[in-house]
Amino acid sequence: MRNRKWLQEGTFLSPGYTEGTVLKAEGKCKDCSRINEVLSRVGDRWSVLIVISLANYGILRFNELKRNLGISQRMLSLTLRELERDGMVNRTYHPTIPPKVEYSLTPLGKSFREPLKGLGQWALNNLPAIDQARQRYDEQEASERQSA
Amino acid sequence: MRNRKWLQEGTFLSPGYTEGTVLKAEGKCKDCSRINEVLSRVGDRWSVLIVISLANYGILRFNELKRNLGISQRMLSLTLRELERDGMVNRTYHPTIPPKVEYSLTPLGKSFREPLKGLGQWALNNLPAIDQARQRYDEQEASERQSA
DNA sequence: CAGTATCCAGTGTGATACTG
DNA sequence: CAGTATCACACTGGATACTG
Repeated sequence: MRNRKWLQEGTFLSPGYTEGTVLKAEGKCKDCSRINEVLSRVGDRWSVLIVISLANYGILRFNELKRNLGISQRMLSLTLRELERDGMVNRTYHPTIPPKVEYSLTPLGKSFREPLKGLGQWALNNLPAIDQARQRYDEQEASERQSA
Repeated sequence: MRNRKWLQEGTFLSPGYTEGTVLKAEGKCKDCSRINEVLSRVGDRWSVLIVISLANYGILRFNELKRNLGISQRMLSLTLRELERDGMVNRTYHPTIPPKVEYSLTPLGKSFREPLKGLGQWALNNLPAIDQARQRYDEQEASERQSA
């Protein structure tokens, strides 16, 4: 979700993403690009999970986060760098031996929890309804297959 | 973002997802699976875009949505089916010639707009700050490369 | 400890062509 | 019009091994 190359300015479209489609998307749905920017952040489960962890614990070291989330070193490293770049987390490097690096939320990162909470609340309230809907849908489909 | 197979019950882990990692993730971060369920919905840009479009226009036909969003037929078809299955959109088929299918939001789908709004508001307020942070970060990085 | 580099499988998504 | 089927390809993200 993160590297939506085709959304970035000046990026050439790689084969498979035709120019027409992109232009159409931006032309017709002006808010789409902005919405996509939000989604590129909130849609990335590791970003969200890291923000939540840091919000709960305050300060965490690299390997603490890793153990906490069951994330691979690679993704943790990449995601933390992005979050730091976006001004969502602080990175503090202690040049000791062995090295020690601490991560915490910036005010911006903390403010992100609010909209996240709304989403979580909605999910809590409505996931059961969704599960029911799915069950109905799947049963419907099954009976149709039978009669066919 | 949608098919998080490894989150579904009874799904066998495909190669590349070691059992250890998954268990660790679920063991240490109890909320993760729930959070991921939300993300699997909100993290899908097409789902969100479709919900927003339908919220704005009330009722839309297949090709109206297609033109509106610049989405491919394939993705529109797949996403609409998922949304219908989740009880977020109504599908009304008119067996005329040529056929006509109308899509609209269910109450559940409408209720989803609220948390979405919170997110959008946050984005509107903070994307400039993020852009600034990125610029700072990138300039910093550039100057470090120079001195090295 | 805190990363970086490399490799590779799985998944998402667009293009294209076909159907009722 | 409203899809479905098939193909191709970029990107995600885990595993593994190496470094300071």
